[in-house]
Amino acid sequence: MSLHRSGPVRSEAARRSILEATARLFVERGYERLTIEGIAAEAGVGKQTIYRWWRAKSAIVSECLLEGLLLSHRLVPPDTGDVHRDLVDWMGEIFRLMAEPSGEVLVRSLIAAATEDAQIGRKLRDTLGSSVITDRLRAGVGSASNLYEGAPFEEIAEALVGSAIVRALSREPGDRAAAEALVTASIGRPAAF
Amino acid sequence: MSLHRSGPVRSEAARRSILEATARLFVERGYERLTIEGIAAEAGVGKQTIYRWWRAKSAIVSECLLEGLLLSHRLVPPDTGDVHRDLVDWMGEIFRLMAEPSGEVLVRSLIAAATEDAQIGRKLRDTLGSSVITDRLRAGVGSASNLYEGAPFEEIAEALVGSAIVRALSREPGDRAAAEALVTASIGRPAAF
Amino acid sequence: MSLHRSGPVRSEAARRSILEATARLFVERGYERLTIEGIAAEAGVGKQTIYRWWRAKSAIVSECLLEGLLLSHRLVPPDTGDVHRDLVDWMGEIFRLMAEPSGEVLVRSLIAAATEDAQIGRKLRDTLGSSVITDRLRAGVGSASNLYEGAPFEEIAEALVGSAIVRALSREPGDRAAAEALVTASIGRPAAF
Amino acid sequence: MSLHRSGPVRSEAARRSILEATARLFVERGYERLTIEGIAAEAGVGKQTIYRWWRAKSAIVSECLLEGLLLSHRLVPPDTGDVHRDLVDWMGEIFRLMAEPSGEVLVRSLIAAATEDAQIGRKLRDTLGSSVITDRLRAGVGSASNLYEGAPFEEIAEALVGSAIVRALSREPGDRAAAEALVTASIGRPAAF
DNA sequence: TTTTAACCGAGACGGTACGTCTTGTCTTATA
DNA sequence: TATAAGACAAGACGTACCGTCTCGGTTAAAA
Repeated sequence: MSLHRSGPVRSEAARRSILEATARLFVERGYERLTIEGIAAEAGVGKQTIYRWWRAKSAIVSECLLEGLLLSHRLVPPDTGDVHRDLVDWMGEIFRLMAEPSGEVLVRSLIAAATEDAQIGRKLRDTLGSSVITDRLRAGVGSASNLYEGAPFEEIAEALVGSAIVRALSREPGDRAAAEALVTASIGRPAAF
Repeated sequence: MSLHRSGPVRSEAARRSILEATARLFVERGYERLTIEGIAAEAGVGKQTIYRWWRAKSAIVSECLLEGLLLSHRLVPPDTGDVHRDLVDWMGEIFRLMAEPSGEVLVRSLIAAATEDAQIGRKLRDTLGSSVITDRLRAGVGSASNLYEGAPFEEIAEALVGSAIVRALSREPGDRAAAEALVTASIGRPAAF
Repeated sequence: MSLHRSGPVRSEAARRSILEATARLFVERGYERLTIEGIAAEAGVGKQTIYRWWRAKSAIVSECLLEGLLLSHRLVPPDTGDVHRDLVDWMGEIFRLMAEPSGEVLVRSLIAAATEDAQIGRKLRDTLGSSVITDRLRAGVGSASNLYEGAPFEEIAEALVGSAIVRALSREPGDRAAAEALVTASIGRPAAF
Repeated sequence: MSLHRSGPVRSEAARRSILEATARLFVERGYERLTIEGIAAEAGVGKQTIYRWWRAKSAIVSECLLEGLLLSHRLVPPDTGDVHRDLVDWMGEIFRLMAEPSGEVLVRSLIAAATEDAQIGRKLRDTLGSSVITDRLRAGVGSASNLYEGAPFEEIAEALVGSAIVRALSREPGDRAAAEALVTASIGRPAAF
């Protein structure tokens, strides 16, 4: 007598195939023009296999994001010890991504997906920002006028991510100077040496 | 000899009817479940009349926004002379809107619409933020640590709007304390008395 | 290893429902005002189910005709042994059908359908005429001046059906006397007694 | 006091232009794909000008037919004195027309138009057949077994036209042999010399 | 000569139907 | 019992025409 139900178990191959197909089509066509049927065809999978395991296309995208299939992890800020410079480099990198057509579609599509699925919204906020940035900010206390003990680190991180999103939505991606200005607006001017 | 082409002229009645129907359905159902057919039916108008004048549903929503049919103008910050308090009140108002189910759908839907139409993105940024806020910030120079002469006012305003959008996407609308923290993160601490 | 493809099989219920709905609407409204959408609605079926199996509305009508859903089988000539009288009775019956408004619409609509689909044309010719009539003509050799051994039986049958169609198109259905004249024109005068 | 109304009179230029455009499009695309909008555009005319003078597209086609813009008058049987041969030549000519793709579309389209407009049906019957043929038949009394004094000349002509129409509908246009057989079926065998 | 009514072209309007696409569910045969 | 395949009811898409109505401009008979 067994505690296991009978029959085959979820196919990992199908799952991977679906996630990879989704990532491919998402990047290629954007979220709006991504369809369940298209994913099924691209993945060589029956539609039911998708519906069995995910409640909506946003959930598949969410899982892609979780698996790192959509946003590369190069979006982590560098750590040179100079917080202001690191953040400017990091925002600059984000703006550079958004300046390429494919990156622009990707980010915009992620925002679209986020409007349907809070988890994507949170993941987007966290991936682009939050925890990593918060730690860096905390470590930089004293190095800029707004980075004092007990400063609203979370909110500062949020404001930076938010700025990037607003730029994505208004299609004005910004450049290094904009990154500079935004970071200065967020953490204040660097402390004099 | 005339500068006018002959033939009937665009029906203002149909235009208004379409915009009003769109606003009604948008608030009621959100952007995703808003359909051209639904708008046509609600407005008592042929579909072709819509396609003749707008290239996509996002364009209709954009025009609604422009005509003030979607975001009430109560989202303008008060002016008590105390910039910090005014901004906190204003962000608090936005968070209050986003805490109601209908307001949450509205804002999220506007973001979804913005992912398809840059003009909506810009209008959203400007309506929620930019010019009005920028002016207020400029007037408040000296009243908070980040509001010095030549500070990046635009970027500060952008960061505030961006924060609200991030909150909308992650479904963590925030309360008065969050508003307080965000404003403090953006414009720094109020000047000492 | 199997010769069968997987997946569900064509729904016979849907097929019947579509054909019956088509027959009903065809008789009621005529071919021109018969629409795919109307058929789908009447049959309680999705439009795609129709388009999956038929290339045009004429093909559905054709299949209705094949299944005997449109022309009752009372249009078979009687067999009393007297070919001339039998043919007159049969043409009279056709004219009687065409004299009723609903029959008139039916026949005219079948002709309209035939202009779009050769198969309907052939079926119409055969159902109204050909094989059955040809046999009867062949059996009547010697009983009329044109019914000799090796006479063009096919062409005679065709001429009779053609006459009926011309009458339908010119809305002059004819009566028993016309039937008499036509039959006489086709097979010649009855043999003298 | 006058019986004449004021204002300009019907534009003959517009009328001709419409009829010619109709004839051109009818031949080119067939009756089904002929549209009022297409005619208006082709004729360089407002739609209202069409609707002012004709109740339906079938009426325009009918008028084209009347003006000889659709069926050339070469479809008149020759007159060599030998009725049987003349009729065979004439039917052969009709079959030859129907064997060309454009002629096939034309005839089939005329039948389609006739299903909507009795006048077209009658005109078709008369143009292809009736009066001219009837006269010829009457003149041929004695030259074939069915052409006796008081024979159903009208019905014979009708049967010939009907045969051609049946052939058009079943897309089996026939050749000279078929013409021979049909004529023989209709008027009987030529009298022995 | 002025008026005036009907003509003309253009084309916007409220509609209907088209044929296609996608959704989410259901069914079948296979593994 | 999970899978690939795919039929199904539903319904939105964007397009094509329908027949009506509304413009500004033109024309010819009536006043």
